[in-house]
Amino acid sequence: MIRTHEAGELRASDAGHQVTLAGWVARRRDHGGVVFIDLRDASGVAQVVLREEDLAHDLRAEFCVRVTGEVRRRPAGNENPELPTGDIEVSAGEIEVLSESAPLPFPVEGGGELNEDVRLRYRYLDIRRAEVAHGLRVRSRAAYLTADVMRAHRFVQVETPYLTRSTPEGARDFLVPVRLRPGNWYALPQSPQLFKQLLMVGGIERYYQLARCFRDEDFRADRQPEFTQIDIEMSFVSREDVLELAEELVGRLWSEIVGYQVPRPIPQMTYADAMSRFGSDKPDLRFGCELTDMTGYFAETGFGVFQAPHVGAVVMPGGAAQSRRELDGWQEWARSRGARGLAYVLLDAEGNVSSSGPVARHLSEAERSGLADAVGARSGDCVFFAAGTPAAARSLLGAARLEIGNRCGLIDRSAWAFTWVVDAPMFEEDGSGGWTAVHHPFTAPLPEWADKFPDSPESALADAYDIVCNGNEIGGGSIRIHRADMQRKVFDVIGLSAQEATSQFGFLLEAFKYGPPPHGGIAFGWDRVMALLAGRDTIRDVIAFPKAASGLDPLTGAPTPITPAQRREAGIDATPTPS
RNA sequence: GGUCCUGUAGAGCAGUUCGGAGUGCUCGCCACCCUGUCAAGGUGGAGGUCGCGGGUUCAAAUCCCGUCGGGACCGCCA
Repeated sequence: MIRTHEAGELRASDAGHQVTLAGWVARRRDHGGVVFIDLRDASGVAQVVLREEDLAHDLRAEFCVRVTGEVRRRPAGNENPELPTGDIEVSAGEIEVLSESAPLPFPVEGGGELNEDVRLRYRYLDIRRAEVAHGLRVRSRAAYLTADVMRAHRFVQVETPYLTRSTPEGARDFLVPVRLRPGNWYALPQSPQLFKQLLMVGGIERYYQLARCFRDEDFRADRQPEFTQIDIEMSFVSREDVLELAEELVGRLWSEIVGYQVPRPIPQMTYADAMSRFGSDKPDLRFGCELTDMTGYFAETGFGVFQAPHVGAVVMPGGAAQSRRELDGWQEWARSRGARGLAYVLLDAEGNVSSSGPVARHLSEAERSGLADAVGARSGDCVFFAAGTPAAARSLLGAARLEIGNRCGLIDRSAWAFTWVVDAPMFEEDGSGGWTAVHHPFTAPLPEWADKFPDSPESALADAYDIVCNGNEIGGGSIRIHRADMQRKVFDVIGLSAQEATSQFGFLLEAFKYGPPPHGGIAFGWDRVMALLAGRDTIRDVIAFPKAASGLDPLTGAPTPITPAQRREAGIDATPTPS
């Protein structure tokens, strides 16, 4: 090593020692006769003092330097209690510039908001900044912790292929041309789902992997075209076994990284409860404001808008004080989400329904007088309503609830609220009279639905579970189907013929002929978990080299066009020869 | 595929509503001064295709149309 010590580890006990440090010039404070340099390396920062001006004169921010000198206690009164190394400084005898830095495109020190594209274009400088550096270190610690937990339970870590077969369901695949088979294409895996089930057939019994997944879909703040899952699959287990392992992992991560003891067991609610109480399959339980079902209350109403299959309500505490402009803003907000609007009534100081607003005058006296009690609202509150199909109304109110939580400051930003959401439907309507799998077609029904799901697919429930933290789905999984007859029935429900099933999933069905064990598993959205643990709003801050929201990488310029020669060689335009 | 926000000096912003000389702020950069700072301080200076193209106008950062980049959301993401 070209250094003897790391800057962030020096303490008063090192005083008197001659040390050599190597790192970057974080800050320079030039007083003429005396110059202070904050020398930063991966371990932290230490102050270097120079009295010979020529040593320091040409140093600039982010120069990479080596410093040799003596560690000394700072003069009395000059200690800096803000810094771990604040009791000492290094009196430089020699400074060597290992490499110079051009003027910076943005400040490395000092934090502050920056545009994403300039951060990504100079990602290596962004990584020097404390926020991203912290995020990457959190991520690394979490990976080690996960390995600890999984190894303690004798899980086998297996790497599955990145070059695999395109499957028609789910997200769009990223495709890779194959030079040796012109016109044929690999797909990058959307997840290792099928491979991990094959590993169970293979008798591995306990599998886990930090798996990179690829989906060619549009972006969100919490989505990247390539992302990471902690992928887990276990044989001979029931749902409870999977949940227990997942809770141990989550408990370990939260306790060791943010010092929070996750209460266990993590509470469970059914999907049906989550939708009716919170209007979401990933409820944020850091605050209340639960939805109220008002369908019965308005069963006889004369108000046309409320003559709907479902009427729901959510209360905005203190919302009656909103200006007309703000209330109109909610209508705009609702329309931007595809709703026709968001009906509301205001409660006056006496707790009575105010006659102002476009809805109140359509309600009968009886409807108005009992309303506050029916929705649990108090004087000064605003009550929002949505009417329509249960799904649409609840979805709108669920989104309104989150908006209320944010606008009214009801969310405790330091809180952690975990829940399992279990028993999701197996199927949903596909919009053209048929059914499609909510999760994936290998998800087993709950035991009580094992025989009857084909007869009432609209209400059949799956043995599936999602883990939710602060309104984020951080993981999900299910017990899988392991019997060919049941799998056949699921394919029947979703309209997949034997021929289609064979052509799409034939290799899995073939494998399941050879004594497949009962099995189930879970996968965590690792990037989102890391963002939560690192306290960041976007997963881009916990990914070393993320793509911008356009899918482009401002650092490398990828993706790029290819040359005609590359195009020919890759066989992109070739017609596949029948095999 | 759709909606919204945004683009002004190396960085972060104000100026755009209601057109009038690139007008300004903070940081950074360059030079000089300065012996105890830790966001050091002081003096002076440099730095601009107001994203790009077109239009309206005597006159456009500002208004209109188009386009590109960044961000958020809806759809999508088994």
